[in-house]
Amino acid sequence: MEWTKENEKKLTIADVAEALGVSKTTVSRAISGKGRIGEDTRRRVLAYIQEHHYKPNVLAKGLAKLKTYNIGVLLPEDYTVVDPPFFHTCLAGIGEAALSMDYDILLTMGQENDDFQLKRMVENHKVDGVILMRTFVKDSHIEYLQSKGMPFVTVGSTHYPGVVQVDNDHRRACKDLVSVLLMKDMRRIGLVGGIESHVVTQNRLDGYLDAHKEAGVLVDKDIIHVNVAKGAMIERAVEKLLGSRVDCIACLDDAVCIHVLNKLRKENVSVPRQMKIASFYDSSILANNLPSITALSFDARKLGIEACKALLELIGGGQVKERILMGYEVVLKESTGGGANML
Amino acid sequence: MEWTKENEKKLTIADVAEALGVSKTTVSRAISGKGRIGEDTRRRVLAYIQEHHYKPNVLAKGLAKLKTYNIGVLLPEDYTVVDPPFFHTCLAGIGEAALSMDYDILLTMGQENDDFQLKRMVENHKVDGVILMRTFVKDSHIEYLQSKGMPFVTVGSTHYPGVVQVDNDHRRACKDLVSVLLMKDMRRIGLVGGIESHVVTQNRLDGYLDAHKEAGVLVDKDIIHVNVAKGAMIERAVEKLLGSRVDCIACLDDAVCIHVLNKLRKENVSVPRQMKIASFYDSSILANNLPSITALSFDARKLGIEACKALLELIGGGQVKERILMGYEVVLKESTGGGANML
DNA sequence: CTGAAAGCGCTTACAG
DNA sequence: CTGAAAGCGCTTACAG
Repeated sequence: MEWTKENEKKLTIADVAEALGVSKTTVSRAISGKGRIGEDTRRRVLAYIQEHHYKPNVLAKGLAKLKTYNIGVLLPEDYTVVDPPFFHTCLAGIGEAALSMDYDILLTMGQENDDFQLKRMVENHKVDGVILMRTFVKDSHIEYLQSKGMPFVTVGSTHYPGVVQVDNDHRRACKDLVSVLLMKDMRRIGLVGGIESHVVTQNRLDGYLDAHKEAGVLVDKDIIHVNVAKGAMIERAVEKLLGSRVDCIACLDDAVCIHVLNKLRKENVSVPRQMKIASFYDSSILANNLPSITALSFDARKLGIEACKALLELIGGGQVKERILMGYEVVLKESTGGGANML
Repeated sequence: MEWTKENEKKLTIADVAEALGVSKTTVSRAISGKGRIGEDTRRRVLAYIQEHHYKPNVLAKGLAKLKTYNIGVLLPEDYTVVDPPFFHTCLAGIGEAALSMDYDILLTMGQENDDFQLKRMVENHKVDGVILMRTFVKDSHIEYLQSKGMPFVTVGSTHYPGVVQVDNDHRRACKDLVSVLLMKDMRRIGLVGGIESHVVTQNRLDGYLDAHKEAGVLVDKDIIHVNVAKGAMIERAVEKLLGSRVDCIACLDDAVCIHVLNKLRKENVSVPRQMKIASFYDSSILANNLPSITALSFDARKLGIEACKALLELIGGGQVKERILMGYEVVLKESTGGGANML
């Protein structure tokens, strides 16, 4: 066992070269597969490396190639309103895609308009590119990265020109969902949750409006309650909605939805008999709810994979589509009065 | 504006040295603050650096010092059973502590007994130390890191000797909570959730047993349902518990608790009238539940901060306490029949 | 096909 | 107090 430990002592390319009686150049070429090299020398080197568990120092490689082999991911720090499983799953997707190119994820948390961490990561030369996990209507992160010329892609849409963005089509998804609700003769569909400065909130609102327009149903602005994040605010919004006789409450995400359901329970309002409920984002949390909740379903992992792939392409100097839009599903359940078989 | 961009072009220490007519050595010293250097030269260098936005290349520094200034964090990939906000908040704490030492977080996901990602990160020399976000009874990650001599700390307890670990005192916390329940004359307290291979589950079970022992109440093993993760399994467990006439159901975490509450609603079992409920972990999700849920409360961010501090100390060659145990709160609410004022 | 050498951007004995 | 030089572990023109 001791000799094993001995071998573990960080081998360098020089050690390998010396042991094999070749130059470092040759070893380097054997590993990278670049540059002309004799087939059998290559094999010998590779065999030695395998056997002795040599692993190149990525830092050194990075310094030589002026790369870090890290991609920075900026995660929202305030997870209260959002769905943490979404970010988690999306991250897993990013990690999976990064792995395939031998990249790692450098994680950083930041708030809206707080560039500190992002700047630090970029200016310290710790990443080759960045993924922004959330987009804002006015987005200082995007502005900063563009000014730096640092490759980046956003998970979520943005109106900033020239930004590579990967997103689910929230607007169409919400439109589809709301259209179904309207077809089911719900005329007054209240809206609760979301944060105005998030692009995704805007898109959802647009989808909601689209559906109404198409159905020729007028929208009552008074039953739209955006920027209600905390539990107490949500409860108040629900109270108001109860007062304004809506048929249905659509929640901007599941966290909000849980609060809404609780409030209705407190008020002894039965779902779906007295009030229909829908959520614009479907997390695992509501999966087993009683009644089951009509919602939109997205593939967060795939989103992460696509975002990372696009970024790696960008880093490699390749071309990518500016906007990648992913699919969604409208999942009808008990909370809107129809079974899953309604679709 | 153009000249700004000009200046943005990566300055190196050589550029700075030349511009100031000093040596790179001097510049380096001025920055690091190490080595003798004239007070005014130092100032001059620092001023120039400020003005021209020079930022050292951390990679190069790392190569020279054989450090990466990254700490690896291994996050569980399967977030279904656990509380994602916990990990998120804990990560935020780690990030905060890392920042203070100019370290970054390299994030990696992995499953139980899957060392692939961990190994890759370590063997590629991408991190100076590692934080394991979850511990297993038999933990291949710990074994691997120990064999490598790589500094690491675990968030969560372990019985492996010599492992620096930061944890909430789950055993005592659960004991305290269960003791209170027993005092409130609940004699049969069912248990649902958790995964046996997780150390934390063992600790919680131990706490449960401790409380019973102290109170002189015999434990009925048949009302302990561990390893029930999916919704359907939880529902079945609840059915069994209803059949075996328990007074209270204690859930190993909030995700489980949500499912349990749903199931009880389906069965028209009223909480707390017909059944008391408690959770061993208090997330924001249940905060506004009706009825409010008796639970344990931990400070995940602080846990992350302590873990990271310990790791940085370790990396720096310092000494740290092998086991750091953090506090907790028992929060009594409606679900166990008493108000918050019961404590 | 292979190697000597310069270079990536830092740090740090060693000498002055 | 300051600097020239070697070194961290790689890559890559440039020669052969």
